[in-house]
Amino acid sequence: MILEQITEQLTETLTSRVLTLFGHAVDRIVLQAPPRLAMGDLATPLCLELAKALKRKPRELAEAMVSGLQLPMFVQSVTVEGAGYLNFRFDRGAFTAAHISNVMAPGAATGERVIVEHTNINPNKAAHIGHLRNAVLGDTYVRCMKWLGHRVETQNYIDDTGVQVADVVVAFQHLEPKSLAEVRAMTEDPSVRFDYYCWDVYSKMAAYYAENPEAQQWRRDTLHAIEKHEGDTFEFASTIARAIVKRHIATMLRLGITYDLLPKESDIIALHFWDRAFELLKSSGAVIQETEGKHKDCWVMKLDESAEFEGMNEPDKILVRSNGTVTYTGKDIAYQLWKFGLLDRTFNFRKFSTYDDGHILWETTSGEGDSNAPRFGGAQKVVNVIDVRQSYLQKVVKEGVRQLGHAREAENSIHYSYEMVALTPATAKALGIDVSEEDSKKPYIEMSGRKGLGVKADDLIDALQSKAAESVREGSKREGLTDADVDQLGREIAVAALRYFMLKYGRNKVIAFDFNEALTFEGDSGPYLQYSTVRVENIFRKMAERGVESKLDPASLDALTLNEGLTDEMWELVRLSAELPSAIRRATDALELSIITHDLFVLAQKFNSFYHKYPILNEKDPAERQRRAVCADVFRQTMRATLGLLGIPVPERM
RNA sequence: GCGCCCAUAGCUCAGCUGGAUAGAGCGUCAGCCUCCGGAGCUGAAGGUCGUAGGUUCGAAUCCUACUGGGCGCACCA
Repeated sequence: MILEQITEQLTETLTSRVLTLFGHAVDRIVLQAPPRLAMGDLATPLCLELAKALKRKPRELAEAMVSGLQLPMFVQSVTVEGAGYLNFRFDRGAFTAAHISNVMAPGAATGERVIVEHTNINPNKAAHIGHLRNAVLGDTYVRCMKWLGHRVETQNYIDDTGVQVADVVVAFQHLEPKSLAEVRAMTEDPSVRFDYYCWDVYSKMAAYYAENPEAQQWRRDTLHAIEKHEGDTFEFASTIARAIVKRHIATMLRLGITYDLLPKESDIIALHFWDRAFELLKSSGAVIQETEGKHKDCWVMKLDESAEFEGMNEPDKILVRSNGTVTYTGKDIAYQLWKFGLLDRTFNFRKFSTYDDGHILWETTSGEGDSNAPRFGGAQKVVNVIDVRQSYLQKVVKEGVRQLGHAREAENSIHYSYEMVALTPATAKALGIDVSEEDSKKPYIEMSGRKGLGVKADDLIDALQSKAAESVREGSKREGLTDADVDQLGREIAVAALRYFMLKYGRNKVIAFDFNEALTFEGDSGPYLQYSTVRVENIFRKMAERGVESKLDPASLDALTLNEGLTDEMWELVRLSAELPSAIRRATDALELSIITHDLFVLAQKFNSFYHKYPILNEKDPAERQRRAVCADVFRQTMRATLGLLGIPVPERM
């Protein structure tokens, strides 16, 4: 916050000075921390850029800029260094005193309504680690956006009438027949892990289709029956979908991931969202019916003239099949329009469940709604967290919104794309999966629900949890810990390890999943951040226990005292802490949350180094102890707040 | 074939809109617990930033071509 203010003021000052001195207008000024602390706290290569335009030597320009330059508050000095950089140094004490009461202060409310859609797992099988990447990215993004002051609504779309659910229905009706009552009993039996059970059922069904292609008629009939509510097929599908969605919600809750609303595809159909969207698309000419060629009788969106789709063999996208049924993309356009409040109708809502903290999870319904439901939808910005492989579909959705004349909403339709989580051949073999000779040469193997190939989310969390609990038991400081405490710690550490693992890679990197890497609690990991935080909390706890004066009340902070003795190591903790808010802004703008984990890791490293070098509890000089304690406190506050944004809990001890 | 993405230390990755001497983690080697908790700290070794051109005062970063790998290009989602 304070750093952002300084940067803003310096930008203004420098811009106007360049204008008055040289009559030159600059449109942006790069101000960043120089590579080494000795070079100062902020620097700009401004004069190097100016040199060319003004045909003068950079250092000469720099000298002219510097003399008599009015410096903002907290900036103590400016020097010319290197080839002509302007380097600014802060008043460390004053900055620290101002920062400590302002660490990670949340942004003011912006009033902007943002819908974030994430998770979106087909409700026909257990969640796997690829789904975890999606949910962790989405949830962390939501937490950051809320911190920045936006009003965020989290939606988890349920495709309860799609092919994948239909295939499980087909399996229960044909492959290993079970009555609706039997299936329902299974979903209510706590000893059955229904999502795991369906994982196998689904892959068996897929294998059966491969062997018996004629069986695909079952799928078509089932899809039709679901859509038309014929017999008990719709009941079958919704029973299965509902039971599995509950499992997914429970799995994600283990990681602290929650939702506000579950929009269901069946309701989009029942409430005729598509029919309305279709009318709009037809009347605007965005879709037309082909009368010849291979798309004869289909309604398609013509995209061959759009620059976005240039060069594609077959850019046109079919929204309505020749048999009159709607594709997923068609429904998705209708859903997207609703999210922006551009469809002249809405869902009804009812409670799905209530989280322990009282937060209500709502679902859509085409039946009677709850009049107490909040108003969902109608956002200014919509962010869809979806795998990069669906980029084309997301572009079509965006284009559909644009062709209906909603240019601004199209621009604010953001596809938060990320690469898949794949398995290394070694991991796949370790899971007992048959790996073909060809596949074992690849760097990684794509997971496939169809083939039943993947690591289930709950299995990974279980493995992390038991490994973490084991480490706690082996730890030296576990006296007085009950079994319940150990379990609790194991859970918290597992969450940290997993969420950090999913966030630390850039979103365009394929994660080739490796158990050893995911299970690491050392070095660049979530537990390292937790451990560092537990350490700093311990210091303050012990100070309180032993009655050591820590003098942290703002009134007693003396900027000069601080300034005199703040070493580079101490100052670096403060400055890195002050840089985090802008890092979070950059991270959300670029949809690159790894920036946050990286910066936080660097900060924790600095702290651990500081920790070993500067004891606090045993420091006899009160002024020196206070300086150290202030820096430790800055770190403590930063970690508490930022780990919260990452969804990583801070344990009592480890 | 067309489009998107990836290529940086032995391995896994950072490197923010082009800026100062390219950095971490893991692994390897050498050290550090009578001292706030060793899931930690200190140090060492380890690099032609895939290749070749180009733009620029300045390129891992931007442009072009190429090489290797991945993913898309359904009347599936």
